[in-house]
Amino acid sequence: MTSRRLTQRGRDRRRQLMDFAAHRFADNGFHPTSVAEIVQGMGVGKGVFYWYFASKEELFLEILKEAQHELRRVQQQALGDEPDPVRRIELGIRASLTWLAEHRHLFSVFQFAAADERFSPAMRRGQDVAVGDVVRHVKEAIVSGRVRDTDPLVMTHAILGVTNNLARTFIFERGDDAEQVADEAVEFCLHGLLGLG
Amino acid sequence: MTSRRLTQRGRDRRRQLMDFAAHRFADNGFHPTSVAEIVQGMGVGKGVFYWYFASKEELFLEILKEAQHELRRVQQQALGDEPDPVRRIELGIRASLTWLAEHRHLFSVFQFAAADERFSPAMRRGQDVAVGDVVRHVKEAIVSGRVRDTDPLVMTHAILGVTNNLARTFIFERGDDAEQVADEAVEFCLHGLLGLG
DNA sequence: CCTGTTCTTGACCCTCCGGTCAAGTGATGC
DNA sequence: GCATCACTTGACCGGAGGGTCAAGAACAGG
Repeated sequence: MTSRRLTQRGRDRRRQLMDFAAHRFADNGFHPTSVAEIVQGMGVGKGVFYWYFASKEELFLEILKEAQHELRRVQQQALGDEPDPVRRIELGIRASLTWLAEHRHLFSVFQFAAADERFSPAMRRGQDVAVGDVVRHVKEAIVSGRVRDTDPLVMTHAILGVTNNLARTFIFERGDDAEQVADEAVEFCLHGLLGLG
Repeated sequence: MTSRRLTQRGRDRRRQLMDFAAHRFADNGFHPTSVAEIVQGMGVGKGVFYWYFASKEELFLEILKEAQHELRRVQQQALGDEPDPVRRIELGIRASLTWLAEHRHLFSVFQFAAADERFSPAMRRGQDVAVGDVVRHVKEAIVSGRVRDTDPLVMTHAILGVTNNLARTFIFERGDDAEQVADEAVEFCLHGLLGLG
């Protein structure tokens, strides 16, 4: 149930369930992962699941929300008080890729959430926050004259597209080093194909 | 069943089923869309479905394969015999976005296919073909000195990331004009944030 | 100890779903 | 008109999966 009073023991169980389930979801997707599978994998009875979560859906949403929140926290922390907006964008890209590399299963969770009608609203909400963060830096960079004057929203989504796709392809599927991928992502976002680097 | 002998009437039914199912899949996803729902929506008995397809999974794969094939056909056709590799990349982006705008439901199908473990291999295969097409132009562009010398595979995935994400955000969710989005996608891919356009 | 609360169990329920099949119907060709 | 093949029907099956619940175990606090 939502907001149940939990002891330390309870909070630990809840954590275990969320972590374990997140990995199963990442491997199989939401629908193919059954509650029975989750509780069996943890070696507990089914009642445990429904003691901590109202439904499978709620559990997924909790995992999603927490992951989004955590990613944003890491991004914000990476920015520090960097004054240069272009550099802030770069730092955000780097922080995101590093975090995603360390939490690949949560990247998968994002993918599923984005695809599934049931979760896309929640996904969108988090995405909008991220867009809001980046778009602010882009606007500032345009004002400062460092970036050419084009629709900042387009630029932001282009940056996120590059970041996500490079993460998926090179970090996930090929297992490349996050730092290196980050270098290339930043390079492309700043200069495109033709720029002189 | 696979490769059954079909009359014209049969081929029409098959088309109808694929089109209708593609829209349902796009709206609800693969798992939540039941066979019963599909045949009810078409006003036919369940046997019709299994006369034309061995399973729900096969149907989905057929839809996916056909969509990938069609998209590629349109891309290739758009290139014509354009000699400039950079211009070829641009034409490919434009053709893709135009086609995606006209077949939004198939874009959704791609999203689901990419997320679902069951279909990601098929999805990957099509993706690899697309990557192969683009990477050839990028390499050629580098040789010709028009594009800076960086890993062509990275550039290709960056381009595809921009294209996909802008399509999803602006064409899909906001319903913007494909041509205009294409202009911006091309602009970003060529010059990034800092380039002078 | 005793009592109330937190947590755990696992059998059970019910619905839904992918897939089958025997029995038709409608064309097509001879 | 008859045989054949292409197609259609819809009741039915087996099983899986989300969720419930009555009964208990573990752990407070007094």
